[in-house]
Amino acid sequence: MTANEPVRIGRRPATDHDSVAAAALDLFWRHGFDATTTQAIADASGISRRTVFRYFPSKDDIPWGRFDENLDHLAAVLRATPPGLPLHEAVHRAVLDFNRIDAGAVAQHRVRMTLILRTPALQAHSALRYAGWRAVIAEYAAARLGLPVDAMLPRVVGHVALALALSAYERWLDDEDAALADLLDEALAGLRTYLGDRS
Amino acid sequence: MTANEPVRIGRRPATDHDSVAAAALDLFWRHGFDATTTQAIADASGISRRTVFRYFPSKDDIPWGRFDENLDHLAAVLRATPPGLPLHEAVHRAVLDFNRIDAGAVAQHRVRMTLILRTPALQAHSALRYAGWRAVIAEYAAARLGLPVDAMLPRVVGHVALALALSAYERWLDDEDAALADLLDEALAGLRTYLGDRS
DNA sequence: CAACTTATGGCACCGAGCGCCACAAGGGAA
DNA sequence: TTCCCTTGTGGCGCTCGGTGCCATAAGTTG
Repeated sequence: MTANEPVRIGRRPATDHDSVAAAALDLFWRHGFDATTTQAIADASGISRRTVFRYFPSKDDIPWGRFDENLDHLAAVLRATPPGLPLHEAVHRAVLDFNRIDAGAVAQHRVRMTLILRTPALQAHSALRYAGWRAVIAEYAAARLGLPVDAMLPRVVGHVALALALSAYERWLDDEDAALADLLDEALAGLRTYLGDRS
Repeated sequence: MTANEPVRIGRRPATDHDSVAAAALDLFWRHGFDATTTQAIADASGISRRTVFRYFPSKDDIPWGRFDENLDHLAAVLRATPPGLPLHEAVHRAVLDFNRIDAGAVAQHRVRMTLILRTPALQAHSALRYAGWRAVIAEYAAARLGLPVDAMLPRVVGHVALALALSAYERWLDDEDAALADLLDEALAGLRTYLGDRS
């Protein structure tokens, strides 16, 4: 098919999204996010500072990779869930699927998430990305429940799913050996014991 | 006692924290957060731009008021909770207390929270403030459970408490007539039905 | 009046981000 | 080949948030 060469008219890009991201992540990791200027990223990528901002809308967005495309995948997974499954279980399975990492990419993902969750500037920016993630969950929940997306329950489902995922990720960063999927299960189990607790 | 005049040495401040915040919020509300420059805030407050940054560490912090002091209050409320109360109920009561608003201040609080929750820049920045709020909850939960603060359960308790509070606030902004306390109750009830759901 | 303290203002500077425009580098049609 | 069209890049200048530094204003105490 060679569908990847649809004609190619005009000047070819000097590099690509992933290459710039890789160079930037390397700098972030070695020198810190704040200490890395966009000029340094440009130099490391062999492009100009101006062009860096054509690949990424902001410096904060660089560590997020192809998050938006992953959201489409999350939505697809949810749609493909057997409707007989209880809502909370459908959501939990989708979250597990969304956060499944190839064995070879674990180390890189750990670097990425350490930056995102422990760098204040990125921690702040992530709130905007999480909103999109929650919206996908909330829309599915709303459809399942026959409610508007802005009703209480779909909102709670979205927020709580995120709460559990973030709890699991924080534990994951603390513990070199833990598996993310186990921690996601553990977070949900923890919530159940918390609410059923009589102590 | 006249304890408010402990001696007062040196030049008197030209204004105060609350006055600057009030002037800034007015500008934010009328022209939008992004369209309001720190210079405009300085002009409206009768001080220089440089001095604005002595009252607030950043423009993003202005709408938050005296949040840190409120956190101390939240911690105190939690400590004062009868230990016989189930953990989830203690947390829920503390959250209710934390978000109790004087009848006269409701309109202003609505403005403040609308800005915070619907302005992207502030939505991002709020993640940093929420972290402090969650930490207070998590520390209390950890103490009650005899676990380290970074264990799974305290983290989940903090994150889930925030998830419910944010769900309630979003509904509150959508609904002019709703009472925040009722929405907080509703959020918690929603979570219970979600997890116990068999549909 | 002098000494000390606290708050302010102004200035220079840095870095992120954007608008604008010239130009580079490719393809296709004449 | 030559001209046109398209896409990508580089550079310039500007705005705005934020900070360090220092002079100075405005108080109190002696």
